[in-house]
Amino acid sequence: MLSERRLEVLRAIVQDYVGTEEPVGSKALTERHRLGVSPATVRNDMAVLEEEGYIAQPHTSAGRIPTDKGYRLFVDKLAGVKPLSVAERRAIQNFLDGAVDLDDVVGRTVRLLAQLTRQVAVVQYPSLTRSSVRHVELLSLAPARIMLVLITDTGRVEQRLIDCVAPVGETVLADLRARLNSRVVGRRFTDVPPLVQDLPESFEADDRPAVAGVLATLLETLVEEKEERIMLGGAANLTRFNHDFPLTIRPVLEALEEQMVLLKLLGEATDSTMTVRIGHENFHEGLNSTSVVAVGYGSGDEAVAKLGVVGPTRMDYPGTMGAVRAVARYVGQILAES
Amino acid sequence: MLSERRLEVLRAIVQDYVGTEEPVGSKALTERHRLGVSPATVRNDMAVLEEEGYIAQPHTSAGRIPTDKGYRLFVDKLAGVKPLSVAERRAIQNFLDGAVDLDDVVGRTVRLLAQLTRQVAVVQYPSLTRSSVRHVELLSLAPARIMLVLITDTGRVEQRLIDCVAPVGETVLADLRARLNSRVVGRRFTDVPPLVQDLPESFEADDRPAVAGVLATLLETLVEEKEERIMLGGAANLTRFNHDFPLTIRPVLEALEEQMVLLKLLGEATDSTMTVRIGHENFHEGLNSTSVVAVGYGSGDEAVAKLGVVGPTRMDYPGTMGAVRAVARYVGQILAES
DNA sequence: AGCTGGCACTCGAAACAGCGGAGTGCCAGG
DNA sequence: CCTGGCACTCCGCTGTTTCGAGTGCCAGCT
Repeated sequence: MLSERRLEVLRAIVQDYVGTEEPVGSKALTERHRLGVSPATVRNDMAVLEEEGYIAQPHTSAGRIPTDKGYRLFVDKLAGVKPLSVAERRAIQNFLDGAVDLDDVVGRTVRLLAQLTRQVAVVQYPSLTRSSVRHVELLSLAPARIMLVLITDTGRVEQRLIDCVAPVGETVLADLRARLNSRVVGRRFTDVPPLVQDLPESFEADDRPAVAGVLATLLETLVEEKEERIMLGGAANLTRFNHDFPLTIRPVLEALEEQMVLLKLLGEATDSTMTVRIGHENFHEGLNSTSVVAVGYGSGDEAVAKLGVVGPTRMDYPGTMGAVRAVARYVGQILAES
Repeated sequence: MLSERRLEVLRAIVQDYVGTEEPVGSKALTERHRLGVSPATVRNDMAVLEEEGYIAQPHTSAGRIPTDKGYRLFVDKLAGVKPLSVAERRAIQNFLDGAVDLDDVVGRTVRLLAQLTRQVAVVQYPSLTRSSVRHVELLSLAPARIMLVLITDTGRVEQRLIDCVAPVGETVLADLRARLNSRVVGRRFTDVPPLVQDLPESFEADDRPAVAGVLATLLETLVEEKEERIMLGGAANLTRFNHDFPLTIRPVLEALEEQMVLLKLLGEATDSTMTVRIGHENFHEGLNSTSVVAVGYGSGDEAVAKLGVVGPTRMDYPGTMGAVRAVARYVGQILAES
């Protein structure tokens, strides 16, 4: 276990490095922080911290920079979550309150988060799989063509076209619509399949193929993984670090274009605890010098989706975590209201 | 007017510069192109071209690079549109054919275009204002809450929530739905307003406020400008030019994040002619060293939206134009089918 | 035992000089 | 009007030097 003062030194190093973006030496440290000891002492502490793998020097006779392990310790033990100012909170609320539909909510959120943290923001659309059905509508567009519209409790709307082999009567459709809704409204998506399984049986033989088609499409829509859409914003913020990033920015941009990578990035946890993944803790090469701060958000207790930011490992963790958490909370509120 | 050979020299300069990304000198030109004259002659031609403002040298005793004006001449007079190979066309069709809904079509298109041109691709969602109504649906979510669903002929679906002051009966809703559809289905958005103006009058006085509310929301949805959404892809391609782009990439990324800028970028023309805007021809600073190649696409004769790419002024214009045009055509076909 | 001042050492960054070569403009001759 | 020749320019590369921040270590002090 490291002594109190050595932890203090590590904290100071992280803070200074995040601020100046330059390796920090023993002398500068004592000048900018009231450590109460001399540079020589700090040097000894630094030697220990380096031996333990918390900091490193880019080359001999340069200052130290934190390693991933160092940031990890900093985040876990040394840093709190910096709460936002009242003004900032108010600004968030005002900004999000103007949203008109789900797309707009997500769009505003991503811009807000990017602006607040000055980093790349990532917001996942409320996932279908964890939400429930508000309404199912069936429209007859043409005699043998039906449109299925699914409305979720998070305000999301999905629609699918269904082509039937034979025309379907208006009355049959109305019947199906009524029965379907009485069974599935308010239900979790995952609970729906068994509830509708026997529906075709209660229809005339002639209509069963059409009914089965509608059900198949509905179930397909419910499980559809591809619908885990994601919105991205603030990519321009990547260039803020370009003085040492010209090589790194490329793979990051590439990674960010892959939906799959983004989804994994936000993590799998379904609760609302914040996850911070630092540097090499990210599975994906090219994101090895970036950190991800993500948290779940949702209209109720349970998270229905995640949002977060991607930035250099050298980021202001307390501030970023504070912003991410605050935004997640407000988005949750907005969703609950709508 | 420039002589035939001088134009030929300009063409050679553009081609070489696009290929090598380095200023091109007289000697290299004569070696790589069969101009039939000596370097000295080419030098004279170059001097003239420079005087006329078509090319410039970054500094004395360096080769020449084309100016915006030079590219303009090249595009207008010297370059054709390079058609894609059969294999490429087939690949496009295969890739786009798998799309399941409008989001997917646009998503695939943007990825395709980015990959094909190795540049940043921009695709505008089919605009509401130029399309027509396929169907209007009214759902009663709660006694005093109605959802309006608008389906367009381009497959786009818009939904809006309407809160009424008093409950609205099912029969009234059905009545309104039927009348509304009989009047507006198949109509251009711009033609709709006068057609529904007198609808409230045919309802009981009690129901008129609700009917008016629905109509107001519908008309609002029809003209809503903000719905001119845009999808972006291939931002990572920006870094391909970073050897001289570290400063330029920043403002470009910033510009690309602004919906408004993107919309203007694609231009206002409603027909299907291709527009190429080169360097300073772009109104927006920060895009001064980029070119935009855009073209309209649509399900019928008329363009309902635009798509294009953004790249450095030093781009392969014939190839890019070919790809953009081909993709636009196929997307139009896909939309017409669905 | 732990802290401190002193000192020699290391090594990257910046400044500087010299060189080579690609490219130019110009001119005189075909 | 084209061409070969020639003197000139200036960028980019490389090697050298200098400068300074920072380090590790040690001896002495509390």
